[in-house]
Amino acid sequence: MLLIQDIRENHDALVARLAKRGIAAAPIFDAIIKQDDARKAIQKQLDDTLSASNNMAKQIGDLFKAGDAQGAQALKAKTAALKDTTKELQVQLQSAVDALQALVIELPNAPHDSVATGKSAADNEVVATWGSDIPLPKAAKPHWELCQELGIIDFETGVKITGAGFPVYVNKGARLQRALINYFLDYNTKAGYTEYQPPYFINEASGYGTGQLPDKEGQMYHMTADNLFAIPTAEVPITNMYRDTILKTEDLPVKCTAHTPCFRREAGSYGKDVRGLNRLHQFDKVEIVVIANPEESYRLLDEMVQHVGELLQSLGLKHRVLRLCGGDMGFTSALTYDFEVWSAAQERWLEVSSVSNFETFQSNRLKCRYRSGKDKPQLVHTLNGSSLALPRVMAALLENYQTESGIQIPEVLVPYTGFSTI
RNA sequence: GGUGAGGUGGGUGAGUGGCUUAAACCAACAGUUUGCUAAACUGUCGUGCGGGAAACCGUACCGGGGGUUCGAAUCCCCCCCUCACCGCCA
Repeated sequence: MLLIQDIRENHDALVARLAKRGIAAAPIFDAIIKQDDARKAIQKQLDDTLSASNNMAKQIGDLFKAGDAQGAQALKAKTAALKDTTKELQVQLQSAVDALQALVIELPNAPHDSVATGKSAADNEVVATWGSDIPLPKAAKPHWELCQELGIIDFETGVKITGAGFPVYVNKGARLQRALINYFLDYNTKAGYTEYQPPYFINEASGYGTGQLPDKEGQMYHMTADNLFAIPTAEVPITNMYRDTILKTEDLPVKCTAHTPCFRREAGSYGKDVRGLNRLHQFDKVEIVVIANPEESYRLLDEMVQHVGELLQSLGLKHRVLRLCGGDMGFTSALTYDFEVWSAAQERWLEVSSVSNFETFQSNRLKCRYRSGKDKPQLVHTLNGSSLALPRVMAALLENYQTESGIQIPEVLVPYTGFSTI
């Protein structure tokens, strides 16, 4: 959520930033400021009324103690009017707050200065490319065919026991996935990220904290018997560890990494996008989350981008880095870099990581703050990224490293897999 | 799942309707004292919202949500969580 204080103080700059998403924010800002003024006026009236009530209650108490029951009773009679006013003002305040909230919640995060104006993926900027095409055998196949022939991922059995989008990894497929997870986690912890194994289900409060609720409820699997939600990404439990928290400046930056399965209903997806490993209801991901002092959040974002890029390079995968344009960025992000690996046999780019700075957009809702010395608490900046999403990395590895004599495993993984070909 | 006991500031913990603007202690921070350390003493020591140039003032918050009352940390109802014992269980 954008900060109302920011909307008041940096009105024009924010309007310019939001224009990159194609949003004309000025009239919305005006409405917000007007509504906030109304809210303040009601708040003031309510506080004054409560103050009068409190004083009167105190006087009644004093009269009783002094033995003046009659005076107390007389004063009591006067409290009814104040009570009515209080009740009415409380209702008014609540609806003013709700109306304000409804306006603010509609606004996405304001894009960073470096973000290009644009409407869709076509306007994203390629900021880096790495690697070259690996010569493929004549009869190169997409990964779903390779998986079936080699017997390493069984989509049909997944359908039988659960449904589409829940593959079963078998044998060397399972082992390769486990190897990748361990390799990614080791790589992250070596870079100073603390490893976590968070819960895979979250409660409602956590859903609100990271913004899945109330709007994107339909994207998550919901266990109604216990009112818990299956996590769509490790970002949710990890970031929520810091909900309602005041950190010390010296605690920052907080750097976390976690491997979790991710559960997504993906309602409405169809076609070639969902073929094979491209889009699943359950998949594994290793995530990195950073909680930063606002002064250094963009330096840390660069660091994370560097980190993920080197991870892909160590696997020898051809990839490119995109700076997303205003229109293609997620609702909560101020600046996002996407990493896409080249899927040789499908001849398309597959997103394997998305690294973002949310500035205070998430922390405002999470109430995650930091305090330097005796200053008032300030909101932190939150950042996160994948390092990496497993299925698409797996797809790229299988497709790019297929040879006449099987799939060649990149050298860095061999200590983890225990085999060098599939 | 059953029964019982609990949930109060960064921590320990008092507080059964008004004398609580939540005691006291510990921790923390600042200062005084000191050759250094330690100790002692003094002071500061929550968060949100609103008002104010500021000092400061008002208001809300004692697990969460309702209710009773002129007045609730305190009484009532619902929910959540923790602990103990029992049951079940990898």
